[in-house]
Formats: sequence, C-alpha cells, structure tokens
Amino acid sequence: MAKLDEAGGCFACGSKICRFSRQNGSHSKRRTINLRRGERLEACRDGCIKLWTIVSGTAAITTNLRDGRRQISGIERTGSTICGPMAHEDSTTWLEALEPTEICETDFSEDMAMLQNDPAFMQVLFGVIHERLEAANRHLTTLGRLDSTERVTLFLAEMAATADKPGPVNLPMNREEIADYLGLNTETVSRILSRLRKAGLFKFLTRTEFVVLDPEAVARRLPVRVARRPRTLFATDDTSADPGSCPVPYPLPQPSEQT
Amino acid sequence: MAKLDEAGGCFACGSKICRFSRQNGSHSKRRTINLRRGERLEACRDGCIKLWTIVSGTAAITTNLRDGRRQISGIERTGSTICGPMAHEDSTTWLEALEPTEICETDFSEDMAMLQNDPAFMQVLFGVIHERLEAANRHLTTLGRLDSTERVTLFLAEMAATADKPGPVNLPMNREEIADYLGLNTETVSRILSRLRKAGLFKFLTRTEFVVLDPEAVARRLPVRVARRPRTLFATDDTSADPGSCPVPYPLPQPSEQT
DNA sequence: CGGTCCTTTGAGTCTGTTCAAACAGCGTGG
DNA sequence: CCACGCTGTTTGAACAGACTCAAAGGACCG
Repeated sequence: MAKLDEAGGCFACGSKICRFSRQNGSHSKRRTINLRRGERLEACRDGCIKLWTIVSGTAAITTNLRDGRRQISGIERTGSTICGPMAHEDSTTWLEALEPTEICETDFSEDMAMLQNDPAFMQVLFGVIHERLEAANRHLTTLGRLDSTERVTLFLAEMAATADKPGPVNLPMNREEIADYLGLNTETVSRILSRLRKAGLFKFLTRTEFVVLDPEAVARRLPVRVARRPRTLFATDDTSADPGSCPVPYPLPQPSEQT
Repeated sequence: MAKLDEAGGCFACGSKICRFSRQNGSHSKRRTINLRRGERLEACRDGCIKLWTIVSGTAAITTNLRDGRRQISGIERTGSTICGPMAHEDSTTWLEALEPTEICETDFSEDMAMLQNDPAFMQVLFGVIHERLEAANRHLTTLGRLDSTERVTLFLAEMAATADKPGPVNLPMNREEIADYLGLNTETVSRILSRLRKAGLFKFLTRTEFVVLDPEAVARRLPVRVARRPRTLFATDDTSADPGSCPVPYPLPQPSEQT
C-alpha cells in the first residue's frame, strides 16, 4: 500500500484519485511522468481510462482543428485532475506541458469493471469532471461575451488567483499560447498587455513574471468574478487537510457557496 | 414501481436517470414540468440535487453577466439531461424553454446519501455530466476559433443533425437567441443567414423552419465535424432499445469511435 | 387597420486581424 | 568577449470583420 495522507490522497500526487489504483502485484498502474515544456500526453484511443493529476507545473488542454487553427480549452495547474477521454472524433486534443510539469498518471483501464462499481471512486470521478465542466462554462462565456481587453485582464487575474505561491505570479506561457487560450492572436495579446501595463494595473518583472498592482481596478473592469482555485484537492504543506469535513474522500459538489 | 422500458429508463421521460427516484411512498420526488416559451427553471440553491431530462422541446442554458450581457452555453434538446448545480457564485444561470418543453425533474436531494453509494446511479450521473463537458468543449472551440459565418453554418448544421424527426428542421429560436448562443449580435446573425440562403446552402420555409439544401457544401465550409446527437439515451419509437449492449444501465463513456 | 415585435438591410464606426518591420533576449560559435 | 542568428515580442499601418445606430419591411394579433 502507498502511504496515504490524512485527506485520502497519496503523497506522490496529492490527488484523491490515485488511491484507487492498484498498488501491489504486477498491475501497478500508477506512474509519474515528467514532461518538459512542449511535450504532450495524448488521450489513449481504445477504451482505456487514464486520469492525470498535475503534481507541479502547468499544462494546457489543446485542440487542433484540421486547418491548423488551435484552441486551448483549459489551463491546468498544480492539483487539478484531467479525465482521459478528451479526443473528439475529428479534431485532435491533447495535454501539453507549458513548463516542466510532473504528472501522476493512473490507468484504470483494467480495473474499470471493478471500479465502476465502487461508489467512492465514482464520486471522485464525478468531482473531477464536474470541476472541469464548471471551468469550461466559465471560459465559454469569456470567449462569447468578453472583449479582448476583458479577456486578457481576466486571464491575468485568474493566473494570479490560482498561483501556487504568493509573490510575483509565474506566467509560463508565451503570447501565442495566451492568444490560443483567449481566442485572439499574438499581436493583439501583446498590444493589450502593453496597454494594461501602461494603465498601471499590472507590472511585468520579466516576460513571464508579473504582479497585480491594482486588484480593485482589475475587478472593476470585469463583468464576472475571478475564478479562484477550486476547493483544494490538496492537503499540501502547512494547511494540514481540512479536518473531517465529510465521510467520503471527495464530496459530491453541491450548489453551495463557500465564498 | 414505474414501468421500465427495456433500456432501463421509464416511459415518462425515457431517461435512464429517473429510475433511481423513489417511486412509492410519500417521497416520490419525480415530477413532470411543462414550460412555455420563456419560462425558466432556476438551479436550486442550498445543497439540493436535481436532474432535468428534456422529454420534448428545446431549452437553453443561459448565463447573465451582471452588466446584462448574456451567453447561452448550451442548447438542450429532446433526450438530454441537465445536472442541477449550474449556478456560479456570481453570474446567474438558468434553464430556459425556447418552445413548449416538457421536462422530467428528479430531485435526489433526500436520497443523495444513499444514491452516492449506488454505483449504477453514479455511472449514469457521470455519463450525463461527461456528455455536457464534451459539448461545452466543442462550443468553446467554436467561439474561440470560428468566424461568424462558420459559427452560424455549424449551428444550423447541428440543429439539423440533432433534430427529432426527418424533414424540415425546426428552429425554435429567434435571432437574438442564436446570437447569444454564438457570441454574435442579432444583426450579424441575420445578415449571415441571408448570405447562406443566397449561397444555396439552406432554404428557409418560414422564419423557424429550414432545410439543408447542400450538406456536402456545408461540411466543406467547416473546419470541424458536425456533432451528432449523443448516443441515444432514448429507446424511443421504433428502434426498440439497442439490444444487450452492456450490463450497466449507462456505459461509461470511453474514447472509442463509433462513427 | 393599426400597433407591436422581430427581422432585414444599409451606412458608418470600431475592434481586432494581417502584413511588415524593428527590437530584445539568448544561446552558439568564432 | 562580442558578433551572429534564432526566436519571440513589440509596434505600426492598412484592412476586414463584426458592431452600432438607424430605418424600413414583414408577420402577427387585437
């Protein structure tokens, strides 16, 4: 058995999903993958179920249309879990590391027949996918109804809000990747970043590191609230595991506010 | 007990979810709701879990930003099931009927403690939410990377592909609703519809009924494949229930093609 | 027949894209 | 150490697509 922390995840990846993987015997299906920037994980094809949890780093869920256009549908950061089957029939989708990224992969393909009868597992799986749906809907609205300035502003605010550590925010993406996430193009992103910098909202220390100078002004410019990091799957460092919150390893998401 | 059809759904709504609702005793939590155009179902607030299955008609999942901008994140048609907790902290989201719509509501709030230990139920729940995530990601790419002509073309093609019955396609939305779905504005939608009509791709019988004249040309103009109706939850009319496909009521979606 | 609501069409404006060029950072090799 | 080239970024000018504002046209209903 792998060591489990108090919150029910293993120390390797902090996720609450990997504890369902086989730990002993020849079928141990869990492994750690280290990706360098640009390296990809493709969704496997025939009927396998893999889950990836970001242990550290940042990765993009990327879709390519057949004529080369690209859309990043999600930026996944430390602690978030991606559920395998992401390939559409037609366009290609994969997970791509934006910086050196450590991923805990659990392959449930062989165990699926058993696990789909395990309610605890199904609850975790539901939680994972529900979180992604929420994020997708938020981003949908961003692309449909916010103008380019609002998109970039929201993007920076969310990168700041989901940062691992306090202090200057790490921005492990180039202009083209930001553009592909926001449905814009490189030059537009660059122009808007310059404008936001001149407006005194953000300060760029380097091209990949910035500080939010005026959070109130940022919030005032946005017609939506900035999404915070989802309820922490992680029982990281000091904040030692939310104590005995619920009997199941991952609570079914409910429409409650926990502002 | 309610009558079950061969596929495991009840006759009332055809969904495979409602069979988990209590059928007898005082707690029967299933009801049929008839909405007229414009009427809404709000996601309930405090910790309740409701699922809505569209028995007939069309409804839109609609989000309002605080400054009045509106985004329709999904068009839900006969057979699709919506999972309750859709409200963000900030903006308001609801389900709105676009035409007279019959909805089968199942409220699992009281049964949740029990049902979340029922793997069959969790599998269905997973299936429901997974289907919505797929749709959300497709639409995300549409909004991020397709131009207005492509969006409208794709929209019409998908309305045709998901229509209940063959023959002229029913389009139960006005121009503003189409615009809110596609991230455009009313006039743009109208202009593009005119252009597509003149190009001989579609023919409008009335303002809310059209025919796809040239499906090949439509497909050629699009950089993505047109999404078809998801694997039929329904064992409707003649096609009597896909025979013994899998032992569980709803198969776990797998990254398999079934073109 | 008149009124209302939705749609269509036009003219002008603005936002974001395209194309092009200059610039900055950085590693390599002389 | 500096020159060079590569890559990604910034900025500008011209263009195009989508939006705004406005007005006319249709459909429907009392």
